[in-house]
Amino acid sequence: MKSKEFIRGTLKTIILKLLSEKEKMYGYEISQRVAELSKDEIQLTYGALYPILYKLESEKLLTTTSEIVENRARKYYSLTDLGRGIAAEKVSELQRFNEALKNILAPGPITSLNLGTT
Amino acid sequence: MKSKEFIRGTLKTIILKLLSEKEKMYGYEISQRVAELSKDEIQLTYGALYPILYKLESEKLLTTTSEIVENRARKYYSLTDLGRGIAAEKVSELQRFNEALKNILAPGPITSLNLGTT
DNA sequence: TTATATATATAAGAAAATTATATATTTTTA
DNA sequence: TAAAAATATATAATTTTCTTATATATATAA
Repeated sequence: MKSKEFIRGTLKTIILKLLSEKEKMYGYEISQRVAELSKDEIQLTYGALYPILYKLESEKLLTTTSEIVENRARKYYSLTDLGRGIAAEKVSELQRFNEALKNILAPGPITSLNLGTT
Repeated sequence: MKSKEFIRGTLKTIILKLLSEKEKMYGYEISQRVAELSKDEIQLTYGALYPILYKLESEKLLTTTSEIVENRARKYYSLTDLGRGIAAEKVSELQRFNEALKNILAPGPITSLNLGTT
């Protein structure tokens, strides 16, 4: 059973992170890359992906260039300088969050050892 | 800067996890425990917490008992057998998700090494 | 020729969380 | 002793975010 619920809140950061690793990517490519890196554990829907891309563009974090590749329209997204900064920020925040969450999920019933010091 | 956005989608599982470690907990206690375990990285709001608790109760994952402690009302929540099962399930799903997310966030530009095997 | 993969777009609706507000007691601080 | 902070729960209004569904169009594989 693959829960989709957990992706909530992380989508934007995931997209920014992937874009920070390539000069440009298009929507479909981003979704494939997420599936690849997560071994299909995380799959983002197009209904979520494209609206986020537009929003990031409207916020000046991304710019777009359109190309026709093999007779099909492709819209490439690139990070702006601003976007690059925000991306780095968001990624490190999400990493911290992830660590914290791991600490909550990992420990069994006995968590505070308190051996000696108080 | 502490982003709250990442908690979206994980709240329910966090609550179930904490309850799986104690016979009973009350809302305020849960919020304090999350802050403690996450070193204040994750702080859940009461506007989110209580409605989720009611929902989990209505779904028969939790039962409640009310007590008066030091003249103040306290409502304790406990996992039902059903709740215990769901908790274990959700926690392991979130751990898997978390690992996958880590893989997305961690790698730099060069991710597929392909040394030898294809 | 039918299905699948590639590629984008967007509307309607649901779900989930934030923010704000209300209430009440106890404990700490000024 | 008065005020502030901590403890404790409750809930309504709003906003954000995502899912689901739908539409369009081409290329490739079965």
